[in-house]
Amino acid sequence: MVGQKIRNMEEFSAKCGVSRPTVSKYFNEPTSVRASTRQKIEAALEQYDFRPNLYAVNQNRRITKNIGIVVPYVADPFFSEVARKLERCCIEAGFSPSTFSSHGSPDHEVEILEILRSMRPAGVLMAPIGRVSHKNKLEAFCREIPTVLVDSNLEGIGATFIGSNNFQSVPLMVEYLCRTGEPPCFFEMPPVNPNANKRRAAYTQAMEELGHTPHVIRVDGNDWEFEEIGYKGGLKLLGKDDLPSRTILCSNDRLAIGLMAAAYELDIKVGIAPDCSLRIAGHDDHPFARYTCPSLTTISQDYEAITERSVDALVNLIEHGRATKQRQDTLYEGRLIMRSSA
Amino acid sequence: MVGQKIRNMEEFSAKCGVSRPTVSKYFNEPTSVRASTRQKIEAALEQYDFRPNLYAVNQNRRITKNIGIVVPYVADPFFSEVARKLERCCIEAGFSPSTFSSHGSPDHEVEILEILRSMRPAGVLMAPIGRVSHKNKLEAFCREIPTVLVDSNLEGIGATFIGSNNFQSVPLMVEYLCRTGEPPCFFEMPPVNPNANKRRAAYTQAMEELGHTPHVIRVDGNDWEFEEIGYKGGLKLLGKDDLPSRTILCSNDRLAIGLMAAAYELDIKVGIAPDCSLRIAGHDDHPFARYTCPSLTTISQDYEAITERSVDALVNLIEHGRATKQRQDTLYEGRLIMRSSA
DNA sequence: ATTAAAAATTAACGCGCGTAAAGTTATCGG
DNA sequence: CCGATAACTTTACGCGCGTTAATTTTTAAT
Repeated sequence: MVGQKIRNMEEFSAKCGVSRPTVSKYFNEPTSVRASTRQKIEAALEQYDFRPNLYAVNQNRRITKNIGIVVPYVADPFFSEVARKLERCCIEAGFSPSTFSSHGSPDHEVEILEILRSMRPAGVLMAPIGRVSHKNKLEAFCREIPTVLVDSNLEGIGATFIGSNNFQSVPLMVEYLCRTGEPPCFFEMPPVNPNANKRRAAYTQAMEELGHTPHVIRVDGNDWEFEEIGYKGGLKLLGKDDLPSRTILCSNDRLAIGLMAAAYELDIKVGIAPDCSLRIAGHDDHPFARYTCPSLTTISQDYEAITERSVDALVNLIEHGRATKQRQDTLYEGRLIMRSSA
Repeated sequence: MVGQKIRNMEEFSAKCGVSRPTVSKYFNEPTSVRASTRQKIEAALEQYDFRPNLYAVNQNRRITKNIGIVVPYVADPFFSEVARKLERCCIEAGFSPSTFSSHGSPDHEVEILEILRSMRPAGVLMAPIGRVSHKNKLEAFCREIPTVLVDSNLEGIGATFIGSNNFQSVPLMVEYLCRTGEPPCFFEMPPVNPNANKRRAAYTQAMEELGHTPHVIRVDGNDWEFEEIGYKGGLKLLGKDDLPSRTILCSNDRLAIGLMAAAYELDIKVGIAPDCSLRIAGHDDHPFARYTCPSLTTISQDYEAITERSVDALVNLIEHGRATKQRQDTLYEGRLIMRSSA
């Protein structure tokens, strides 16, 4: 970091004592040049902190080294964790991730796709908003750019899908709840994505298989303020006191967090302790689930595996062209996390 | 979206019946062309969804329309909200934001600066990690690129700073707590940024001015898992039962959330109701603070104002060069949010 | 030392667009 | 209707780097 400013690769290559095309080769793949010249270049890099102009580099490459990451709502810690892990995997694979949040708005989601298109990314990792996404636009985008769907599946869109197996995780929880107490009712909000639908279906199916009558309770609400939906719905629901069951399985943790706040306010003690009158369980193992009062029994998604597999799949797609098989989705199993709420 | 693919602005301008330089002008500033030609171009835009090549555009512009946004930890909903608001303001001001999270790592923070440098942004909005940030590198960066610091101040770095006035907000809370019950002790973790230090100092000062003896309790922990730090520290602290006060003011909400989980586990009832034996207050009005059990009394930062002012300041800096005055910082006042925990 | 292969150099073109200069057409007030 | 001006067209160059082809140098193997 001593020498004067370097304006471009031409100047830098002069300082190296190496020709510009060779320096260019180096930046594309450091191992593609002879060890002795690599040393020359890296020695110069120590002195002059030169970086190739991002825009000039990407203009001529037919395909960039960029990967777009889109999550539906980054203020949801679940997705910010997913985004973080995806970023890390992309960097390890030698790509440059750019992360975007749709902020729960389908219009914004489409705008992001427009921005992504102009970035000419090698591929995209996309956790779509879901039900209200503009599916035709997503589909058009996926036809143009290799895209792997994460977390939330949309039929026929994207090269493949990596997510959780709700038909394994939900029955796991249902069985646990039935084994340890009153069979649960299911607490949900209008489904924002296919996972929500699958969870309800999985609940109903699991209950019937165990010989119980399923009870689905749906509350209103239409944006990504899940806690508020759970809270307001919970106040109404618990106030009336005509619950079909004193065990409530929530469609997701954030809803459960809101519901627990409502129960607390109504002086209903939640948990598995003898003096409790209500059990509440969630799904997702939200980062804050262990700090609710009481701590939340839930299902942990293996998103370490999900994110790694997603990036793997995308890199494969990028480097080896279209997937050989047709849309081989991957579903990971959830783990039951037993805490004190159910 | 009917016609065939457009490869570049040349082809597109032909479809418009307008020359390429004029189309170029249009994309830089739509109002800079005559209404009749703007209509021609926009009519063509309806048919052929053309967007200028991002990389070619930015290669020749001495200054891009990009604004970099850096937050220390996007998994913290406080910062994801800040990032979201900053993004929106940038778009409204006609810039293209790119958001990055340092994920709590100073090394990663510096890497982001490297990436930003290669993006040649017009300016950067930076919420630094704080105490452990590599300050010399941040300073070098800020000398090169117009940068506004947000939320967390670092002396002498950046063109200006926009944040909250801890010396107003903390006394507000201290006075409230003293007025309504036992004077608070202060619960903190090793300070990650200057705000933490200022809050402690403000607490001490406010207590002394009210004629009370300040008590600062510090617990261990060194990353961004604040809830866990609060929880573990809380278990130890509340277990011993030698608290200097039954009112605890926490350095931030996330710490308070952890502490409340610990209290719950130890069967200590928190709140202002008659049967409660502990009051807990926080700072920041974390998005989940209203869903804790009990709901958390805290200080709400005016981050609507903070984010708007930050973008304003940066745009000013970009368009009118270096700030005329020297580093005129802006501090916004916090509001007391009274809920049921204290 | 000889030679074939590997790597580097030189020279040159093109990517898509910003931008400037010079010339042409459209617009508008009088 | 005319002149002044604003807006547009045409032409051309350059940004910084990827990339290719032809040539020269270096390396490693015989």
